[in-house]
Amino acid sequence: MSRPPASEPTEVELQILRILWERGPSTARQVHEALQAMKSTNYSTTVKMLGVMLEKQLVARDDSVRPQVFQAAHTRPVVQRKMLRRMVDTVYGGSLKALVLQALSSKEAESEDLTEIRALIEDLEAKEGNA
Amino acid sequence: MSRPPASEPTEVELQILRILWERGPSTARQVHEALQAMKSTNYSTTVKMLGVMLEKQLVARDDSVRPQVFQAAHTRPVVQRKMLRRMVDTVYGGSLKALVLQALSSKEAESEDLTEIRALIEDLEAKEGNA
DNA sequence: CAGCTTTAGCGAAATCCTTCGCTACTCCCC
DNA sequence: GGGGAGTAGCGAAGGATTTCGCTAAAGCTG
Repeated sequence: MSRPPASEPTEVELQILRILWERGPSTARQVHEALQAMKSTNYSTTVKMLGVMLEKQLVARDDSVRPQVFQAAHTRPVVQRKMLRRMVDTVYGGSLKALVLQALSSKEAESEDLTEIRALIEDLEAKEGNA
Repeated sequence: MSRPPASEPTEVELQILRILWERGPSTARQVHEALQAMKSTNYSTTVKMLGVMLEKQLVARDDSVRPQVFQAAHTRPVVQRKMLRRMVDTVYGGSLKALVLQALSSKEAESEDLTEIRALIEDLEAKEGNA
């Protein structure tokens, strides 16, 4: 039977999506080889996963070429946003601000990053102000 | 057999942790009642979950009182940070900045939030500058 | 086109998460 | 101390995810 379409990607699914986002459209073999860098599973497993992901519509498949070529069904930002929202809801009680504040106050916020973020905020505030 | 200690909390585990963070130390019964607000599962299930979470050391149990009292093993910020880090690694390729920039550019970033965030950045930059 | 390599896919096993039924234990009240 | 109510826990079922073996199909090479 088929699966709930477009549910949240699971762990392994996310690993595969990252590969597809980075490499672009790829054959099962190529995905599998990239996957080896992270884990050592069988080629069969990769193929099966791609099949499952196709059912879930997490990836699309081009059958007009041989071997078949897979690509992510949604762009990285789209998936990121969806997962971020979920994180905000389940872990930060729905407060995006809480998440950002915590992210910024963690050690790894570099000063160049901060500058860039501040610039973005000024941009956004400017827009808000004119609205 | 025992379970991998202190792995990431799963969905239901997170719901329970949220209850414990909000209510403070609680009996199984109290956790169960709070849980009912979100889902309707059996009391047995709640008890079992607390047992599993104890094995995973996600919660601690005080056996010196009757009924036993559970509390979260780690504070909310600690768990949040861990999950955020994981999210950054698996979804944002390790770039905290990428996550924050995306969070800020999503619609729900309110202007008051922005002000507050900007204040934090100025704080941080001040500290960096003196280092 | 025969045979070898690569690719595609199915079905089942292994693992994890979530659920609950059933049993035993503790507590309290009469 | 006996009996009912609430509490604790085990073991197993059900569902989802991840794994792979085995088979079949497609493509390549001589």
